[in-house]
Amino acid sequence: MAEIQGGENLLFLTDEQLRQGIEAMFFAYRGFTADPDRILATLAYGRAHHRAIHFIARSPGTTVNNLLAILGVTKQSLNRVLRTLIEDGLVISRVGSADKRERHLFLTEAGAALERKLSDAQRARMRAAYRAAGPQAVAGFRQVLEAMMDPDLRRRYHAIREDDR
Amino acid sequence: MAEIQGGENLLFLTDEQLRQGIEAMFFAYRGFTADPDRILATLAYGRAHHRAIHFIARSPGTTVNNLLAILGVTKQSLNRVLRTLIEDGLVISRVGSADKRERHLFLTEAGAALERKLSDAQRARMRAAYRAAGPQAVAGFRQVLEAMMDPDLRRRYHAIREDDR
DNA sequence: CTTGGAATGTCAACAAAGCTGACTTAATAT
DNA sequence: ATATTAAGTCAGCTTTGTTGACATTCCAAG
Repeated sequence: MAEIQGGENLLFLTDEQLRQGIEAMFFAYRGFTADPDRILATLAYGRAHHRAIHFIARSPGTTVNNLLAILGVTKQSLNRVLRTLIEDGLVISRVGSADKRERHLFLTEAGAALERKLSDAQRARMRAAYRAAGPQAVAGFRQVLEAMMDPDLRRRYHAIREDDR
Repeated sequence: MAEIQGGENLLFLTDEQLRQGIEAMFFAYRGFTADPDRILATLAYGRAHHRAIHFIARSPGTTVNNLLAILGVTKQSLNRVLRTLIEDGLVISRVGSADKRERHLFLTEAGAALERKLSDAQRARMRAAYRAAGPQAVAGFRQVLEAMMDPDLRRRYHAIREDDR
């Protein structure tokens, strides 16, 4: 047993195994973004728009500041994206009732429709991958991904669902 | 048994589970690139340089065309990156002996040193994540990532190691 | 042996999406 | 009152991707 712990069972930590994991992440992320990217390209939007739409859909009424922290970009960068989405009628920005400095972000019907379209495409690939790999593999997949996150982002990752209150 | 297959065991395919997987990919990828990005920023290089260096290190003597297919960018985009790496003495481009149209790419000592530095940082995070999650989780992680790739890239992903001949 | 096509490289122009820095406005908190 | 915070804006810059056009070199097929 001590043999297994210290011996061959740590083969998954060899440099070669780690390199393969790195490359797998690289190639898989390409697949991960490929389907939404194709849809976005037809609409003159990019990945940045997708991310904003995704997290607004996920946490309706979220503030700009919260979104900034989740996305990890500057407010100037996010603002450019939000401005086009608001102009195009996909997102609404409402002044906060408690704190009127804050803007709360929501998807319009059109925004929600696009979100569904993008999400459907991305989930279809995830579903196929999950189905092909099976429940146990999926559990492992999630565990490793979580362990790869920066602690701060891991907290935010968990907080997204708890925030729905 | 039929119950399990069609019932609760497919909970890993609910939209909510899939969404969580999507978000996990997003946050984990940020962690995945964070450490090399910090190093690259101090050197006036970017992720594009890292990718080129990585795959040249992985398959020394690879051709520009092969690299293009792996990286999935235009030759103009790759060329700009390669040009700076060659100018800076990190990469050598050698005219092919069999086919003199082809250029074979190699890292210089300095290039290999930078590759090691970037790779060490990235592998340290992977190693920590792998260790935290355990061998079984890692196997699942790899399975799901593979299933997410486009078939073409999946072939290239496998071919990288077989190409070392 | 010529010619067509492939591989490579280069020039120019452009776009998406990030960045910094400086500044305003409004509202809250101290 | 004053300081701080949330949001937005303007300007300018960088990286990394894109098209399109074109030159060079070289292999291979007719």
